[in-house]
Amino acid sequence: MTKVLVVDDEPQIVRALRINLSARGYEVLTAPDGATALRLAADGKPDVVVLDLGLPDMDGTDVIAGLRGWTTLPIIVLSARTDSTDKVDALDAGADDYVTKPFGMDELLARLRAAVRRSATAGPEDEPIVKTASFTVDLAAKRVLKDDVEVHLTPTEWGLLEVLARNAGKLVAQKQLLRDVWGPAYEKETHYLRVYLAQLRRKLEPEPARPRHLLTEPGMGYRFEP
Amino acid sequence: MTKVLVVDDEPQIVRALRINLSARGYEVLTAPDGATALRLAADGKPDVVVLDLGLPDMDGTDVIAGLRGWTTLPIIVLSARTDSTDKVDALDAGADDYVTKPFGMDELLARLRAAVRRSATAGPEDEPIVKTASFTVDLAAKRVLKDDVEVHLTPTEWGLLEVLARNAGKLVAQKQLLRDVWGPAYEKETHYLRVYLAQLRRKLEPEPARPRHLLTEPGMGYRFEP
DNA sequence: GCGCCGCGTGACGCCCGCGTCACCACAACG
DNA sequence: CGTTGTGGTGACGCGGGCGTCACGCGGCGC
Repeated sequence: MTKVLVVDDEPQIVRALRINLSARGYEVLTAPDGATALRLAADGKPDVVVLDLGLPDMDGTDVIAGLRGWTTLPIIVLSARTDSTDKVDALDAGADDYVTKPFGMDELLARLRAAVRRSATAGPEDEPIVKTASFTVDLAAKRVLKDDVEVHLTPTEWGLLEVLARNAGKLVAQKQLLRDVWGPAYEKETHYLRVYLAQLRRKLEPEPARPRHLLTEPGMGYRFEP
Repeated sequence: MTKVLVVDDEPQIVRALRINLSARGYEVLTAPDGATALRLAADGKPDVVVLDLGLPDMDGTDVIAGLRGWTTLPIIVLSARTDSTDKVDALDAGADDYVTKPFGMDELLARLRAAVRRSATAGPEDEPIVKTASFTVDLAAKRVLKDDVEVHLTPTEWGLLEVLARNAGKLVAQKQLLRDVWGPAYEKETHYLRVYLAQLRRKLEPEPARPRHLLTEPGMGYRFEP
């Protein structure tokens, strides 16, 4: 999920953005001033920042500079100032885009999408690979290798393994697995899990009868152990 | 030196931009229509495109889509239309920024600097040539060689192969292929994929019946294996 | 005007992934 | 010892996804 940090001291703006963004599946962090913004940007690891220039505690360009000191994540500036020197200053300070208030929500969302898309294709992608002693799961390529040979998985098998691998080491409840792989209407079909876990073990575990990586937690769920 | 491609059919705009840009050390290419723009973008290797939406020969979003088919270079849209749906359409088509006419020259220059700065930090792009044991795909030249002879591909075939080759080794979902090649409205037409994958295999695979490089992952998508 | 080529569509057979069922293992409990 | 509930395994039928061929249409060039 894309995480957006909204920095603004006007509650109604924050509220409007929070509603619109979370309705579209974004995760929203908010900060009412520059200091909080800088702290949250470091802690919360947002994917993009929406920044109002008129903050109570510090100048907007200083916030931009503070961010640009250590990250290149996209910054969209929001401002009531239509003066072109303000725009130039903000953009040259390192902002990616500049939207003047009052702004159209759909335009802002489109610019947000553009900024996120850009940074997604630009940035070096992380290494989504989970390894165990006997097999390797490549989340990005949707591929599983066992002894350097590709193991063919069906869509359902892969969906199941993917959820477990993305939560490696953690216990995943049966309900969550069923919801993520089959859909919310199948939360009670625990039998599916037994069948497909068995198939995964047969394909991946060295001793399917004594699983070492795809573990059952009786009555609770399953755990992927790297 | 940074190279800017200016696409506009109004001579006075082109002239104003040329003067201002070259005075600031930019190299300037110009195109009066969409077709010329697409050709120049491929030939001239500009670092950034400034694109007027009101072109005589084709729709602006089609120009954006034509560029985005093979490159991620920054596109700044220039338009007299202030309607927010125009902005949203252009940005979602792949534009990086949207400036409404009349515009302040210094603001445009600042947005230009921001776009260039961003793409500079994005890092050098990788090798646009993908090789397999039996054929070679040159993404930049849009050519395919098999046994050192060029294989003629239709536009649709090429579009399909291009998406797969750019994600070499990774599984590409059917939806994504359909969206990238035919458009978002065709996400369900999986039959297209079967037909055109068969054609690609017939032209490129040594044994079309036993594909080694254009692999099907049943129910999930396709994978290009170098 | 004619022919060619690229594109989308329809029909058809094959096969495999899916869900279901029956059965067994095992542990907990009275 | 029987009952109950949870988990694992093998077998099986069905539907849908896949590949393939053939055809009609429209555009473009000769």
